Amino acid sequence: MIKHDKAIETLRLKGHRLTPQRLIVLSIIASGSEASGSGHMGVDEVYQAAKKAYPYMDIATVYRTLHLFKGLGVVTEVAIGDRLHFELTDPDGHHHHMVCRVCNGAFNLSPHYLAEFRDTLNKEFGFEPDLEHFAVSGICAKCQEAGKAAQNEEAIQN
Amino acid sequence: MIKHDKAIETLRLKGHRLTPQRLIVLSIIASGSEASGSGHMGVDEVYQAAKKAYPYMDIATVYRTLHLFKGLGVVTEVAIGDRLHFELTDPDGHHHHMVCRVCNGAFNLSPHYLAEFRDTLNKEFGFEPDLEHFAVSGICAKCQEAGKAAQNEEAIQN
DNA sequence: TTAGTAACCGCAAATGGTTGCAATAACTTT
DNA sequence: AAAGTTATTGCAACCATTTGCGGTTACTAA
Repeated sequence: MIKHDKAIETLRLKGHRLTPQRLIVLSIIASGSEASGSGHMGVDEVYQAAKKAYPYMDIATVYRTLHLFKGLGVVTEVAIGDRLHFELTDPDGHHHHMVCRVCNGAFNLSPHYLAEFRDTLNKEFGFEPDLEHFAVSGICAKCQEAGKAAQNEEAIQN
Repeated sequence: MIKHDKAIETLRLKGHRLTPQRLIVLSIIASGSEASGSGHMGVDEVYQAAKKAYPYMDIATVYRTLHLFKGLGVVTEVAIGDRLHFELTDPDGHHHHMVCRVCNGAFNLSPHYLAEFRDTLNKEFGFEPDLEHFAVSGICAKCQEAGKAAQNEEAIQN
């Protein structure tokens, strides 16, 4: 609940209003970040939970609230596949994400790996990044194994 | 026109059909990559040009064609702001992009800068990357200067 | 504690992008 | 050159997300 309170204070300090909708969304992502192992929640996940607490909750309000929180640094946006996910911002240093384009799984990555980037990703996690535009999507170790048989002549690039 | 022909051959070799729609889209992004300085075209830009050449052209076909080309490595997808842009794949080595989140301008970046990443970005291009999730969005030199006065108390993060 | 003001909300419509489906047309085989 | 096969198209419906707007509500100041 420490993060939770700090987030509320951040809202106040910045002159934003403390509406029930915002408090609901905040507590949902806070609890969601604890509950699920992954730490991040899909927008609709948040929306459904919010509607239980307050039936008039609108999906547009959820989006606006999440974007506000993101701008305040309270929440971090993660793109899983083509959907947006959100989680409480990691207070002790940001971590980055590797997203597998096959299983859409997301893996955390400490910032100090940035330098040795590609090599370390490969050795340490079995993750093969395709560095186009520096977006860290790729294929995770599990999916690389799973798709080895069919990949002899079916390679996508040439 | 060299790239253009190679792309057509790639289509044939992979067993894809050579439809007029595909040829139109291909020639449009090929010419677009030459014409505009930036090198990449927005989807609607491609669509509008394609409709002139073939009025029945559908936006869905444009998307499907561009994604096919992308899968074949003929075309490279670039996310400019929140819109998708496409360009002919650079044959002599890929280059990456820095996208300014203020002016949405896109800047090319050679792959060998990846190692010294942050430092070099700063010194060489005046580009300040915010490395969340390894997406290379940030603020370009021009927009950094433009927004200096208003930024004393308006800082986004706390 | 009440009144005033602007931020905020719910709604509905719009946007960029994707997908299912029946009709069409590019390639193959003859 | 004609017929068959199946990828591809155009259309329309759909999806996730954003936005305009008029009414509502949290905060401010009296």
